[in-house]
Amino acid sequence: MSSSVVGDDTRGSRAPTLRDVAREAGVHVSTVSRVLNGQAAAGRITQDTEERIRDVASRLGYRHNNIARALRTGRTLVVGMVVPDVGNLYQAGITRGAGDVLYAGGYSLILASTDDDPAHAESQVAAMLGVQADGLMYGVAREDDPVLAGIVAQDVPVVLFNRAADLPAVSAVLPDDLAGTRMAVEHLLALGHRHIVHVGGPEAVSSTVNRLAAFENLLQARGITGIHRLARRHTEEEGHRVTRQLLEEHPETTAVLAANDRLALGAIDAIRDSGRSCPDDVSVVGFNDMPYSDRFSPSLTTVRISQYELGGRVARLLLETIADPGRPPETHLVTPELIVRGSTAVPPAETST
Amino acid sequence: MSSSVVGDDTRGSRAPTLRDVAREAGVHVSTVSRVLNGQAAAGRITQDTEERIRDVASRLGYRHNNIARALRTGRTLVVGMVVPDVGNLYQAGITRGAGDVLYAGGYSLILASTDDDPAHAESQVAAMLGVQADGLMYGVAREDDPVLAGIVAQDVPVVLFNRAADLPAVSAVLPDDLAGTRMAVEHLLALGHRHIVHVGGPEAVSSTVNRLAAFENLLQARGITGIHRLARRHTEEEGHRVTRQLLEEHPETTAVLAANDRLALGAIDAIRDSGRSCPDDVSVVGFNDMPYSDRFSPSLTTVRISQYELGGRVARLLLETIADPGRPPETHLVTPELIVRGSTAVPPAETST
DNA sequence: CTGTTAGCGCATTCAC
DNA sequence: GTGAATGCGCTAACAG
Repeated sequence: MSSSVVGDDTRGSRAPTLRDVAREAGVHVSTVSRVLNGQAAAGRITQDTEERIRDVASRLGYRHNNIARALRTGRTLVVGMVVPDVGNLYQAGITRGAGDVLYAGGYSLILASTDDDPAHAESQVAAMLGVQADGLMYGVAREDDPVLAGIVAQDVPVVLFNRAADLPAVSAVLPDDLAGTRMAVEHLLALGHRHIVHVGGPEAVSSTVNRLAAFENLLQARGITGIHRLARRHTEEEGHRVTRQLLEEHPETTAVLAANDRLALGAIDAIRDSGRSCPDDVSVVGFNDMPYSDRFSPSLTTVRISQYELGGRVARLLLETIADPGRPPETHLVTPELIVRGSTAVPPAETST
Repeated sequence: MSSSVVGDDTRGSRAPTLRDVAREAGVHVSTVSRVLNGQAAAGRITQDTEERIRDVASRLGYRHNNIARALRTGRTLVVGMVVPDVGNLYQAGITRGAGDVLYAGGYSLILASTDDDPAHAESQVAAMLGVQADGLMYGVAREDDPVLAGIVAQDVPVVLFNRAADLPAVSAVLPDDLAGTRMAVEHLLALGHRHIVHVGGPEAVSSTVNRLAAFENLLQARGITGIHRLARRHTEEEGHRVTRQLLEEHPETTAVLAANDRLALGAIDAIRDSGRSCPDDVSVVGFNDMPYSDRFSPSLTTVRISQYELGGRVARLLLETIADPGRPPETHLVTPELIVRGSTAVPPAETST
């Protein structure tokens, strides 16, 4: 026991450690450790010493040093989330849903944005693994994804979201692309559209592939040939560029099905730029129902994916995987819902049949 | 699990440590450490051994264990960012700017969202301090903020952004509220508006206080009394609620100055709901120029704060503070810019003078 | 130039 | 019920 009169309360000098608490309480470090880890409940510690220790600990303002603990236990209680773009509102909703579940479970969330660039992804993931994250939520998977393969090879728990990969061994929470695309296509067909084009997302991304395939199959079943083009990124600019090309090549187009809302926004711009109007001349359907979809002009008809729920499911699945790494991988499909708004309408009366 | 008969090359069994590399290369652990930390450059290591070590390291797939390193060095290379709402696009831009600077500096970013609730802030900050973050970017400051005071008391490097606090000892990067408000008010005055109301943000937040004071002073200088009401949160719903009240109490209103874009969006809704039109009957000016401000209907006239730049400056300032904790605090003001769009127009001809 | 030594703060196995 | 001893993986003095 040191000078317990004044010497104690030197705030801000150095964070108190277990040893400080032990010395002050007149017990051994390990006893303090046991108490502060709730092992006192197991009847292993005297009521009296427990109280004394807790008392000293709070008086000294003791806080666990999670670094030391992590080094000892091998767990950091930190998980990483890799997204294509933090500036994307759809992603933000997912982040929120995941964050809430994680914090409730005592975990912290590290976030990285890759700009949808595999090279970025590699360095970001390296950083996350560098801080010894206990697991990763990976939202930038490519069909053939070496970065992801590396994560899996290191036995780091990982759950994919939004996009699947060619790895059967990893869990995923994905939108039901087929169901969503069907809703959108049937909506357009029901309105009377027969000249529908598809603005797809980036190549080698599962949602792009799935939505495109669904689009083509659904139309083919009605004897219609689906026209499409892929964007390089999920941005308004790319939606604009691709739609403009499609409209030039296929001026008979009366509807655009976009692989996501940002592409849809770009499509609407392109339609305007071509001197046409949405939805009077050309209808547009998006995907995701990102926030503010209802406030654009025109408001966006889109396939809603519940972002908050999706994020929550990703986080829960990851937590389960961390708790039991041996559990078989699961793939969850999130059921979409069609939200009809102002960007779709019946096609104009045909001038040339 | 396979049997570890062969010993060495059981891939995926356990991450290789410095010791593994040292043994394999036939040198001592500390030598490996020196090489892998770039101290070889100081001419302290033989060309030959360096190559051999690097060789073995990469062959074994060695990665730094940052936990162990952090325990030793006392630095984690992780910084935390606390924002009111990850789902806010304005915040997302800031996060992006900060993230880029941080990653370039070898740091990782932990993100937490508090829902603008001080109780949340407390637990989120505790989590960040728990992972021994090297510093914090704090975007949820209140004027009198006990959570922030706690951070400062623990000598954790911190930089405020967006909102200031009553603590002189901490650096901050803030929008120039006075200049921004002046631009907005003068724009409205120039258009001929004389009945202007202000929808402020939450109480006890510096931007709310500053913008309100600027609003009142600027109008007073012209002999006009500024009417205002405060919202409880920076949301569309609150903007709607507050604006509706203001319009009921002051039907002569021809312009609304909102303390941020989301409030402005709500204001526009309220104007519509009251049977009036924006901008024909009532003009609206926002603050921030958040993404998509140009795509709403009407598009938003607003005071732009360069989000990416602000985020970058926050991160740089924090990095500098971490590097030199003794440096005197700085306050940076980010200069705003008025973006005139479709939500402002000349006021309608007065019916009753 | 490289090896030796000594912890960082903690959790945990083993004694008593 | 509690103390002693050990080591997680690494860096940084200090020797040589």
